[in-house]
Amino acid sequence: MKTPEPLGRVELELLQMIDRLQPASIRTLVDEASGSSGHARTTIQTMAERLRKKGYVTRRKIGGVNHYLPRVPVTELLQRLVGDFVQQTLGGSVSPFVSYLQGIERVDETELAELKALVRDLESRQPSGQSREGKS
Amino acid sequence: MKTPEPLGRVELELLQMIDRLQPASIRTLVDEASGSSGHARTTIQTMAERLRKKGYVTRRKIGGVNHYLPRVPVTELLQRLVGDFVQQTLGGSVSPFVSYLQGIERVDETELAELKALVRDLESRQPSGQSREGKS
DNA sequence: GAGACTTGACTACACGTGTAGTCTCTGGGT
DNA sequence: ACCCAGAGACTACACGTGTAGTCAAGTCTC
Repeated sequence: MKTPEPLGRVELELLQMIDRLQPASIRTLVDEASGSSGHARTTIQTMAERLRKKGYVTRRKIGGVNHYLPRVPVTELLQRLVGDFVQQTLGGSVSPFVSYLQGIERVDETELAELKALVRDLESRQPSGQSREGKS
Repeated sequence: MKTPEPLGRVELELLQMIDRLQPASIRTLVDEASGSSGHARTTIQTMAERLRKKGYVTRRKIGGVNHYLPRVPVTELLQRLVGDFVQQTLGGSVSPFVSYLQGIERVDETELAELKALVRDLESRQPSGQSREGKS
């Protein structure tokens, strides 16, 4: 299994932007980013190329100009990142996450619904009694 | 407002170890870490000092030897990190988190309980009411 | 087709983090 | 008092990431 290349903060942002705007030319990305980050064109370009080297995006020439597209579904990627985060930073426990949610004033309705569904699902899955052990 | 100093991966690990073993001498930390990471004594020491410079830990001499202790409750810190992560990486959405949880085989019972409590809490806090997603 | 403008490739550099070596100091044992 | 082991301070260096400049190549406009 190929160890997935790590992503920097800005790289990830850009990747998500590419996902949102795909297929996106550098121009598009620069324009989009200009409001928020204001990175130079060459910076965006460097990042995009790095993402390409790392295998996260491809590019295709459209009308003589390169357009970038994600090579992996970003939702999947995010899930992986969550997993990494939970393992690495939280040591596998989700409690801090729960505490965090507890701390916000308001959670989006849709997300709350997801959460509810999750709990239901998790509950039905665990007859709450057996201690099944066995981690990788 | 103090912009909190960022923490590297290993730094955070060490901080958590210090929290667990407080007050911990370098020696203790090295021993503890030796099994897993096998960092050199000086590496641990450098990290510990960096944590100190960043304000995350203090040290106190006990029996002629420095012992490190956290200066901030690590649980709080973790919560902050979760917040940062959610904002920065997930763009404020917790859905990926939910998907992630959905994907694990088994969630610790205690944590599931927390999750349940959370949902109840969140629900009561937000009137909204009738989003009966019917996925029975 | 020439000049203007856009895009692309390559190069550079600073900063944080992970990693550790070396030299100094100090407390304990004999 | 002396020497040694362990602890502390300081220094060094590689690598990834963020940032961008420069120069070359391609494209568009007249």
